[in-house]
Amino acid sequence: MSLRAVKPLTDTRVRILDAAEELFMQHGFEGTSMRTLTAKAGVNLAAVNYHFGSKHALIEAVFRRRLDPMNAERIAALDRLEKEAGGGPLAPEAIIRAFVGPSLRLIEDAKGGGRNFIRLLGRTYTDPSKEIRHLIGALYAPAMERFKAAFERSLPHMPREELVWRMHFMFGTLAYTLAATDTVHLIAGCKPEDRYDARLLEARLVPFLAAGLLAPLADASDVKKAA
Amino acid sequence: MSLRAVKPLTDTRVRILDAAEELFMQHGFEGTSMRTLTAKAGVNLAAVNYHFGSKHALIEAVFRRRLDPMNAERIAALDRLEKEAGGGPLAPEAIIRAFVGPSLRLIEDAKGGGRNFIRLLGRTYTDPSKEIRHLIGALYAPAMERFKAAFERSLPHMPREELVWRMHFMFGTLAYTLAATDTVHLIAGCKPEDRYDARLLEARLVPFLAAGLLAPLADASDVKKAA
DNA sequence: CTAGCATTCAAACGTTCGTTTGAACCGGGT
DNA sequence: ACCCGGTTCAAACGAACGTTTGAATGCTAG
Repeated sequence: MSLRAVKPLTDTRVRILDAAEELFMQHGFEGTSMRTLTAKAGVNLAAVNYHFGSKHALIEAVFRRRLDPMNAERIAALDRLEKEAGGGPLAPEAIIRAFVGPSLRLIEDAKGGGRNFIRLLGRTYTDPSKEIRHLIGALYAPAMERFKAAFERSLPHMPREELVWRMHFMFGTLAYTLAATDTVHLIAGCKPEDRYDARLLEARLVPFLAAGLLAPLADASDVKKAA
Repeated sequence: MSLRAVKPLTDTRVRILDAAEELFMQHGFEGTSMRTLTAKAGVNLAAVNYHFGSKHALIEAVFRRRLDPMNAERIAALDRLEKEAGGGPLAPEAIIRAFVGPSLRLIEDAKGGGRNFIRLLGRTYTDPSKEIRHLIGALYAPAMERFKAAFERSLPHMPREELVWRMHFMFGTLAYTLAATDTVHLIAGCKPEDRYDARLLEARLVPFLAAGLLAPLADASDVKKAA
């Protein structure tokens, strides 16, 4: 799991990354062949192996290009909040907003490929391949630790274990919301265009997450008798 | 999208379905070849095409075998609740419990393959393939309509559109929780063994979902100004 | 016993996969 | 003018893919 810096982005590299991002989202990693990928990018078949080394390394590069800046943005938003609070505790809802904001905003970037990426990302948390999941986990780890610490300071009375679970649930809700945008319509009745409005999405999602995070704690006996 | 009844389960068919369930979970649909699948099942390579017709039809059969009974169980649980209530409204938390219970219980069935299936299912909601997602959607549709109606009766003052979104969020949280069990550990600190205790999982998940579902409604101006 | 049918089997079908090869191409520095 | 490192290219590599074939097998009804 090498976390080295990315190579300089030549024109060919960028075209490959853009095509990969879109095709991986539409057909998955294994469902996207190097031939269709290079054809879409308008480059030679051998270009991927020349510039990235292998298909797997290309997948890694696709995530690295977007995920590093996105998590940096999240951490920056959290830093800003803490500076404004001047050492005081943060509102849980504000922390949630700092986390979901940068990803939700990407779904409005249809032309730049951000929407493709964010849907690809939402799906990849549960990818069958161990290596892929480990890669995502490694890229997320720093931001995750940072937000966990912020929640702990914001909710000092919540048991650590309960907090971890509720973060897990919140993360899942976000991941699914991102991945399922425009895809599954298990429940009829959503206006499709609303799925691309980041602020509307945030206005619906954040209260849901905040309420879940702050749900009344089941008293100890409930958990004990279940175990 | 044919919704015909399943064929009788001969021994060979069952062995193929069991092997497929496990391998699809571990490596995905495209990552599982007919050769490794039939080898694991201990049957001839041609058996899948003989008994199911094609790989895609096998995938469909894998989901049909488990999903139909599971959704029937969900609906039965809801029927029972409504009978007990004698025409009165149901508690939202009870409806949630009727929905998540049957799926959570499957994660304790490690030997029978239920755990494999439920993790496979959780991931498949966001599968790249349109056909796969449509299949899942079709298999879920009857239960989904039933539960939507139950929530509408239980929460008569919630706007329909808001309810649809919150069901969407709840569904996503469940799907992710099922799929990510034992896989991603983005947030450190979960005791792994807790992930296989259905009652403990339910005791943690249901309060989170119920709180999210009942979150205070953002007043109309918030949504309007976002749009 | 045997005719008929469902099932199993080894082998091969044609296609597509990710990757590699070695030559061609191109620009800038000496 | 020359060469050279980086890049692109057409072509081919061996392997693996889902599926099909036609003969062999086992079982059951007449």
